[in-house]
Amino acid sequence: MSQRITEEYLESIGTLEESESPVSTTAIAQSMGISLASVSEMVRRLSDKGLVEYTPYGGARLTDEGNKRYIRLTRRHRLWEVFLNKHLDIGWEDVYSDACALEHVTSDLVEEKLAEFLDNPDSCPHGNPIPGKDLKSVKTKGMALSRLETGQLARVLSVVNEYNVEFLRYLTSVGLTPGAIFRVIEKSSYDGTLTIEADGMTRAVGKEAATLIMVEPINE
Amino acid sequence: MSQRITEEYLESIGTLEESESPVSTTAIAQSMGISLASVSEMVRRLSDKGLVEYTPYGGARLTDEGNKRYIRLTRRHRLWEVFLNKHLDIGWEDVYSDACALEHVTSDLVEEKLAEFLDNPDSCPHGNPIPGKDLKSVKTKGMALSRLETGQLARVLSVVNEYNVEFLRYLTSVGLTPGAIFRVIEKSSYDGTLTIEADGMTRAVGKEAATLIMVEPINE
DNA sequence: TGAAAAGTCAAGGTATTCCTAATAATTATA
DNA sequence: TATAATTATTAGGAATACCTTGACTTTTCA
Ligand SMILES: [Mn+2]
Ligand SMILES: [Mn+2]
Ligand SMILES: [Mn+2]
Ligand SMILES: [Mn+2]
Repeated sequence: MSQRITEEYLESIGTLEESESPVSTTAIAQSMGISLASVSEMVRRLSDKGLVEYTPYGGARLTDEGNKRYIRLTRRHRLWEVFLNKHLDIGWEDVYSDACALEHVTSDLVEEKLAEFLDNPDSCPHGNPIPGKDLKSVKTKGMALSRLETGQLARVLSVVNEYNVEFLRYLTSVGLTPGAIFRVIEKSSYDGTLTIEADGMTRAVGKEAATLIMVEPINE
Repeated sequence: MSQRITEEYLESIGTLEESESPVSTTAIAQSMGISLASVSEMVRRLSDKGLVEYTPYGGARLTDEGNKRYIRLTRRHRLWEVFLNKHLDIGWEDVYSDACALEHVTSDLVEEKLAEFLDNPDSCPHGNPIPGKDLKSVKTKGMALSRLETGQLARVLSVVNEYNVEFLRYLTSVGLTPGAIFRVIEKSSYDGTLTIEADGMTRAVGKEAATLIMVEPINE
């Protein structure tokens, strides 16, 4: 089993586990754009290698070893994102795919030196936390924008969906980038659509989108 | 045919062509550590894809398209080497292998931004030229150290064998790094071994090693 | 509780990349 | 120039990672 393929599976499973665990093979197949049969086969192999725990009909879950590898990948991914964004001046909308390739060819040495060079940042351009050298799992802080009530003032902490270029472009256009402060002007009780004010401009944010934006309420 | 594998072949063939062209399948097999049969097969496929020109029993040679790809890889490789060496503070002995992996996952955008970030350097830490955006082929300047005569003062321009960590460490230890100035104290007429003086120290350099070091004579 | 939905798994295939062993072509040598 | 040595190619096979199809099992929920 090639390292690259193994890592793509770990990445997919690990990410999916963040919203629900264990992860069904169907979910993996969907997220990876691969057939169910292939995933079934590969998950079994990952299980043989001790990287995932797998019970038929019960889904897959990373073992400690698998999780460690997943966290290391996440660390490398986000360090590269910071480099691409801050030093190479590539927009936060576009850093994901390059980082996703670079992470797989990053040696321990480069990881360490890169972290030092970047001054050990603790979050990526999307606001998500960068695991430390200890590879302890870290969680995204905050609550979903969709759960805020009318009138609430809040700050954007992070964006969950890092790879959707269109979505990130949209967020940039409405001023909802990490660090931005905004107020909920109105929350539709009908379909949950929010009207927010950021940067002096009033914008609508759909409910779907609002669940992918993590925020921190500010008490006035 | 996977991009990664294709690129490793292009790299190997391109590098070998710098000393003799066309390149025999044996030479490729040796340089890549792969069986002769595999190379025969792969070279044929590269030929089908229009990347190499291949005549059975006659060896292989990159086509214009293959050469362009090879030069682009070289450019990316050496840009990464500069980054790793200058910014991440990784020794020139150790940058090769990381760069060799990074080069294959470098997008056009990253290549361009990286070059800008590095201020468009024109040579790698080993002194070898970095091709420009135009992908015109560039040649290493200078002559082999082994061809100098007794008494000659000279400057090290570059080292051909970038991936041999042991060799590079040895060069560091004898002070023969790019830019270093030295004098040939004696050249053995028996086996070509040279005695040189660099940094106030006198050292012996074997003939083999001396053919891999490119230098520029300094007239006094 | 019984049918629909979700998930598994085996069979049979393709493409890629590598291998060893056998064979063929070329080159060197006596 | 015939033969030996070297070099290169082909034949045949293994492993990996994917695929489709279809039969089967388990779970869900009306
Ligand atoms: Mn990736
Ligand atoms: Mn990110
Ligand atoms: Mn390479
Ligand atoms: Mn170099």
